[in-house]
Amino acid sequence: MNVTIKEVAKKANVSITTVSRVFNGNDGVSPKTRKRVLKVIEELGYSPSAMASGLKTNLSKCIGIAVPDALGDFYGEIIDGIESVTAEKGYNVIISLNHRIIKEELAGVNFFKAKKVDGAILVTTSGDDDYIHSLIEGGYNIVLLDRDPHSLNVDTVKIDNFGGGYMATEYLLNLGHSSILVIQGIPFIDSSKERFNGYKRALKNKGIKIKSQFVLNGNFTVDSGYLSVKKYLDNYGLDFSAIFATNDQMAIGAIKALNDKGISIPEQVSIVGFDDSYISPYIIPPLTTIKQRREEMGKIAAELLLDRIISGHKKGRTPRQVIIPVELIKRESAISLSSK
Amino acid sequence: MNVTIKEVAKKANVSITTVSRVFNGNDGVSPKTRKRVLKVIEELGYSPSAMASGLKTNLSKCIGIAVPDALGDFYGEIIDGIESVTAEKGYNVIISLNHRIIKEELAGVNFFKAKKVDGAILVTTSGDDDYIHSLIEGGYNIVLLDRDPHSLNVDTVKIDNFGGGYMATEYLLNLGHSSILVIQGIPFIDSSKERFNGYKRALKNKGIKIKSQFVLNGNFTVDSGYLSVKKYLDNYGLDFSAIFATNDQMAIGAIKALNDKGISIPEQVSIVGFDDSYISPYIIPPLTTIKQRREEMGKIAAELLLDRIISGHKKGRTPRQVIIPVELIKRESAISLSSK
DNA sequence: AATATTATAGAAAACGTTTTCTATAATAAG
DNA sequence: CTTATTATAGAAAACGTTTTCTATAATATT
Repeated sequence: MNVTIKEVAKKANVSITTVSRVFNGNDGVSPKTRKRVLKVIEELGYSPSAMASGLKTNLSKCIGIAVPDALGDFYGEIIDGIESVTAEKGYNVIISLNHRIIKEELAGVNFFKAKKVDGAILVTTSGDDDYIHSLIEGGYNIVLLDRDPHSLNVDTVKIDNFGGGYMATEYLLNLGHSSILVIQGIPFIDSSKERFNGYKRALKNKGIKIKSQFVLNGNFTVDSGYLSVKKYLDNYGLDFSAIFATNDQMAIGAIKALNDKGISIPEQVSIVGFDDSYISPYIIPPLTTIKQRREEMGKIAAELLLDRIISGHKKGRTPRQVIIPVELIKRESAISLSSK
Repeated sequence: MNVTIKEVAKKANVSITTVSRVFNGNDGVSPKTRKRVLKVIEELGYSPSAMASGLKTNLSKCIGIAVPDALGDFYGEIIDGIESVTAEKGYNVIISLNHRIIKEELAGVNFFKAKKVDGAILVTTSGDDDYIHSLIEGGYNIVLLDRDPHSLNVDTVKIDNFGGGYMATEYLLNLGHSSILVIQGIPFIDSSKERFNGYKRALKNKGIKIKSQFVLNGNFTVDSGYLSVKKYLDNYGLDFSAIFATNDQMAIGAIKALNDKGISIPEQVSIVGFDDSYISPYIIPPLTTIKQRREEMGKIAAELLLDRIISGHKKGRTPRQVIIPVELIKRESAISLSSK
């Protein structure tokens, strides 16, 4: 069904070698022949079988991306970023859900050993260090996204979670707030931990002691933000004037919980989120938050990975770690305490 | 670097034929030998090169999915659904952004002609009929998602957009509303058109004439919902009591616009959306909306596609069209007109 | 006991490329 | 004018599988 290199060769009256050379832009063929072959390629709509060439070159021209089970808008943007750079270099991206590639050995096999991908971008939690370590040892090209490399000898791109947490908290502090609730995400995810650390540091720098009851446990879902604040309110009442939610979704949940109790935002409670999700300008009140550039993250990760793939993975090359800066987006959900 | 079938054969003292037979569960090998080979496969961690076997079988064990440029949470769920069924059958999914596969011929070539995918799920607008037609003619396995097949001879899975639009409007009507604004999505996208048609039909069935100024033009973004309602309010003031937004994002934008003018929801204006996005229970007030099961959509699409691939695409087989029912989720953003 | 059948296994071809190695023709150098 | 060099091109091997075809051993049938 598909046209092969042989048919092109035949029609152009050359050997398949020549066709291959023409298609790949290699030299050893005269301008005249090249032109003729090019014409036939065009006419027949030839394009080489990725499998056949991959078999020879040992390159699939695909990279993998493994993302956590629940795809949110969060990952969509990352994938967007990745795809934009890979497409340019003729690479495709195969997507796999984390639990398949990490948890079940089977899929990891499918991914790497079957040579379906030349490398992969992993968005995993820090619990998967052993698996990743073995992948690196195996010579597979890996870049980690949105998590700490720990002691792993691997390229990483992440955003400045600590800085963002610090920035958010400092902003509330400068607004005059000192009783600031924090809603943590999933505690064993690095980004969550680091945002929380930013919070702690900011308080510490102002000489404010961290009240342990002020740290609520969420899991990055809207619902967890809602539930944790509701519970806090039930237990302690309104003994705080601000909330730092470690993502926007939980911030939205928190707003709902406050609203349910008739507490007005930002008049009675200021709130700042993290992520700058597409919805945050439109919630009521518009959410002050830390903006992270997810598409950029994807782009950079893809660039690091392709660089490693194309340059031939010199194992042991010193790992690169890029941290993407974040930005405070001031909207209306946080105001000065004195203006209450 | 990777272990090949040869090494397995050598270590197990059999021919590569036998190894192949064992791995693929074909007969022609005694239980004893099978066991021994299996053991070696395990020890060496062998898994066949997808490229080599694909070259022979002419199957890549990958399917493609082409989605519109901006990935939202919407597509994440679809991909989730697709992946859950493909993974089970040993297929991977390659993702491509629409403009690459459709608009630039180059990427389409990469996708299909290079034999990187055995079939694809296309989430496209209805403007791409010609391209899709040529793909079908070329014998490629295709299923269309979330759009009308028109005259195309192709499998399709979509949700009941018309029914949903009807349901939403009827609900508002039964609540006593008769002046109902509608916010359209991108007009040349089938799902938008159909939801709007549902609206029209519901009004017509009640004998209510459609006021042309009541139909606002959005483009499915939050911002377009916000802007169109804001503009309407500026021009005509509050001469309606309800809004049907053809997706949740525009509903959220609409709520913001109303809120900005001090109009309270649902007391002064009832509103119903479409999608049941994860955020809708948490916006204020919680959004009444039409729920569509996107993951289900992805699952079914994948099943249709794999069925076609595995059964060997008998070209010309009658196309199947599955329509997934929707459901009205009653929350707090729409109330009876009399309870005003 | 001879023959037909079946179970088990391997040899070799094939899939569509890339690449190395060789051969010829054209040009440059002496 | 011969010889060295370079440009151009093809033949053939190789990549790692699957599959067809053939061969032998084991068992069943007469």
